[in-house]
Formats: sequence, structure tokens, C-alpha cells
Amino acid sequence: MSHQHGHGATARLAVSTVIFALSPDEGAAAPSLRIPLVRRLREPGAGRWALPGGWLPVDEGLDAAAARTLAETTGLAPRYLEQLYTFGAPDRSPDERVVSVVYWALVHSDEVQRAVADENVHWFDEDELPELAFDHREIIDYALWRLRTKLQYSRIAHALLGETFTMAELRGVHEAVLRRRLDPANFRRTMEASGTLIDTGQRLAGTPHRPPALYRFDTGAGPAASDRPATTALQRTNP
Amino acid sequence: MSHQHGHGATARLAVSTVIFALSPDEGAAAPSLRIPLVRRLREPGAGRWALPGGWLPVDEGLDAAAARTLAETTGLAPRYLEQLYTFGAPDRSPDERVVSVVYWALVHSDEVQRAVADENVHWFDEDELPELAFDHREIIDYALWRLRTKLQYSRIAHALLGETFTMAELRGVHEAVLRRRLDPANFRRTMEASGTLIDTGQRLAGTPHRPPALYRFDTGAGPAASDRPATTALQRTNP
DNA sequence: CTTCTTAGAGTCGGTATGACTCGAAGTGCT
DNA sequence: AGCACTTCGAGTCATACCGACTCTAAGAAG
Repeated sequence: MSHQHGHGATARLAVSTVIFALSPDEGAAAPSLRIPLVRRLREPGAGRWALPGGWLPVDEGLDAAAARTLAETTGLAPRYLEQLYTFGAPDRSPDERVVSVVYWALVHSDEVQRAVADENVHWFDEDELPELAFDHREIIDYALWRLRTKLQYSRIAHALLGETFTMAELRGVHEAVLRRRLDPANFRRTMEASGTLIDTGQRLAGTPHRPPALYRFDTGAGPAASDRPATTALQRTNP
Repeated sequence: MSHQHGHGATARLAVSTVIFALSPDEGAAAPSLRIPLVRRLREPGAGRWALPGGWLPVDEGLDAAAARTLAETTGLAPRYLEQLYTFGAPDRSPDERVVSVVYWALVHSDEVQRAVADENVHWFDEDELPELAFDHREIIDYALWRLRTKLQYSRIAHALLGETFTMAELRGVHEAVLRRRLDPANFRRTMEASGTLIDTGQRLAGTPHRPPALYRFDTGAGPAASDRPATTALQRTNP
């Protein structure tokens, strides 16, 4: 029953990645989400902006191909990388059938500074995206939805921050992603109750007001990521 | 930057589906989840059980290929079908590189009766799975996790039930999927509060106790499926 | 030493949920 | 007919969580 379609022609496999970073902190301005896009140099869609990606080499895993793609574009390694969805409508690319396994990634904004600066690579603000090639606009919209949804039940915000951070910085990440103001007191309560924050004991000096505490993320245990089943062995430890 | 790997050899694309149905209702026994598998007739993995699937034809969409695969196996159309994940480790299949776009589906148990009966197709109970070919065991575990997770915040249980059903039947579906007893009173309260149930006004007669009400699912509006972003147009209607 | 700003703790009310109780409404047995 | 038995389905109570809000703490700036 399986494999009944023979070894005839099939679609070509590409891997693309939607990369997110926060805009570099420029004073008191609220940070915003930014996405790097590459200008297509060849047809189809030459001149248009598109997601970074490439054909899948026969001997490379999907995750590895996504990470490599990302490194070639930003020059840096992702802090977070997860498969998003596979897009394969027959007409999504003219001329030939292309199936794209799309990933999404988070990188730290500090590292964006050191990233590839090229006239054919540009970081766009989330709400100032240009016209995109193929179905890449839908893909980005889906990735944005996933990022926003996941931020609320997972703890991925640290992938956009440095080693230590203040509660206000962490809240700023959430506000930028969710595009919504959050109550500082309630946000603090929720984060502290999550048990994923560690107070370093240090305080950030030099602010024109009361110095805030600096936190680290608890990279150890804590509530599992919950976007994947625990391994069978780990799952048994639950009850 | 994109497409930089040329038009050389690439992986072959397959589409597979994890299909779920409830065991046929045999008296008072609690229903359980069942999954149809096909016996592999050729190498690699000949003789082993595997997920139904096939190579992706060049001119067929991913969803369509999954639905066709499912129809060829069960002889029926899925009540629910959603992409699960794309598996593409370089060594998951010997001999050649295969990337599988995997879907998961729900079908109604009544229809399983009319499904394909073949010595090479067999419905296995969720906890009595045989040794599987390739990485299909991991795939099924992931699909099970997704089904259980999604059942709790979405309303997909109706895809496993008939047109009308009692509250106890609906609860039975949840209990079978979650493998956990649920309090009847609390379950009723939660479901009624969700606003997705419509009381048909009819009651199921012939039971050896108080006759239960028959419900339908509200196929119209209600809380959006929330596993996908609303279309851009709809999203704008949010305040 | 007063004023300004943000940090961070605490209060209050509404809502969701688990555990539990109890009358309702059928069938089947005596 | 009447009693026992079963599940249906409504209701109660305690607790956890979360949004809105208040208030004090601790620094810089003037």
C-alpha cells in the first residue's frame, strides 16, 4: 500500500527559517520585533525579499540545514530553533514544485549588531514588511502567531535576552512580542510564581530611579517545555 | 543566498498519516484509541508494520496526499486532518534519504466497521502496538501527545463521535484519549460553559436508568480553533 | 531635602476548577 | 405496585489564578 507511487518525479525540498530578534535597544524606546530577509537574485521572484533558506542537501538533517541557513544569513547561531510547518501547495512556486520545511528561530539582539551586513540582507520591522516572494508572507504571519502563542505558556523569552536582565527588560520582551502593555506588578507575580527566574543578588546601578534586581533564567529543571512529549523515560517520573 | 545548493540530488518526499479512531462500542467497556497500520511488503523493513503513506506526487498538495493516503487505507474520509511534523533525519531510512511529512487524522469509529479489511491492514490498540518500521514509533508517540494536548484546549472530540451523542459518550472520548477518569459533574459544567454543545431536546431511551439528553456540536461560530492564526481579515476584528 | 521615577510588595474581586452532595428519572426485580 | 439500582444533571464549597489597583522603597536630579 505504501510507496505505491513508484520512484517517479517528486517535489524539490527546501528549508527556510523565520528569524526573530528584538530591535537594538535605543534608549527608552520600546523594542520591536525584527526579521531578516534576503533579496532574491534569481528567478522566480528576483528582486523580491524572501526568507533565508536553501535546498536541502541529501546528507544533512532538517534541523542542521535550518541552523546552517540561519548562520549563513545572520552569521550567528540561533538561541532557539524549532520546526514551524511544512508548506507544499503545488502552485506556491511557479515553474517547479517546491516543498519548504520552515523553521523559526530566536536570536539575541546584541548579536544582530555583529551580524551579516549586506545590501541583499535587511532586517525589517515586524510591521514594516515589504512585499514578499511566493507565500512567504503567510509563512511569517504563521510564525508570528506561533511565537506569540508559545510565549504565553513556554519560557522562550530568554532567547531574546542576555545572560542577566531586569524584570522590566523581560516584560519589555513580552510586550514587544504580544504588542500589548502588561501590568508590571502582575507580570512580576506571574514570573516569580513560574519558578524559572533566579535572582542573582546583583542590582543594576546607574538608573535615574530605584535600582532593579538582575535575574537569570533557571536553565535547569522547572516546568518542561511542553511543546514536545517528554522522552519516555522522563515521562515515567511524573506521577 | 537562497537556493545556493544548486539542483543536485535531494531527499525523496513521502507523506504519512497517523490515524486515530475509537474502538467500536462493545457494551459497557470503556472505549480505547486505535490506530491502523499497514504491513510493509518490500524492503527496507519488509514484514514490519508501518504508518500508511506514500510518495508525494509532483502535482498533489500535501493535505490532499494525506487525505488520499488515508482513504486508500481506511476506505473513508477523515473527519479531522492536520499536519503533525516533518521527520527528516538523514539515517531514518536505510539506503536512501527519505523526508516524511506526517499528518494525523481522526475518523469515526462507526466508519471503521466499513473500512478496508485486509490481512495487510490491521487496527492496533494504542497500548498494544507492534514493533514498527523506521522511526514510526516515535512519530506515533508524538501524534498521541499532540492529540492529548489539543483535546484539552480545542474541540476535536466530535470528530470521533456521531452526529448526536450523550454527555457520557463525550466524556468517554475524553477519558479514552487522556487515559484518565473525569468527574461527570465537572465535565458537564465545563462543556456546557464552552458553548459548543447544542441540546437537541431529544433523549436517549432504552437505558436502564434515567435517559440522558442528546447533544450536537455547534459547527458554527464559537471560540476559534486556535491552532492557527485567524485570517488577516478576521484578526483585524479583534479590539 | 524635596521631587520625580521606577521597583517591588500587597489587596480585592471575578472566574475557573477539583471534590463533593443530592434530588431526578428511568429500568428491572419482587 | 413498589422498592432497589443506576446514571443524569443541578448545586455547593474551597482553592488557585489573574486583572485592576494601591502603597511603600530606593535611587537620581534639582
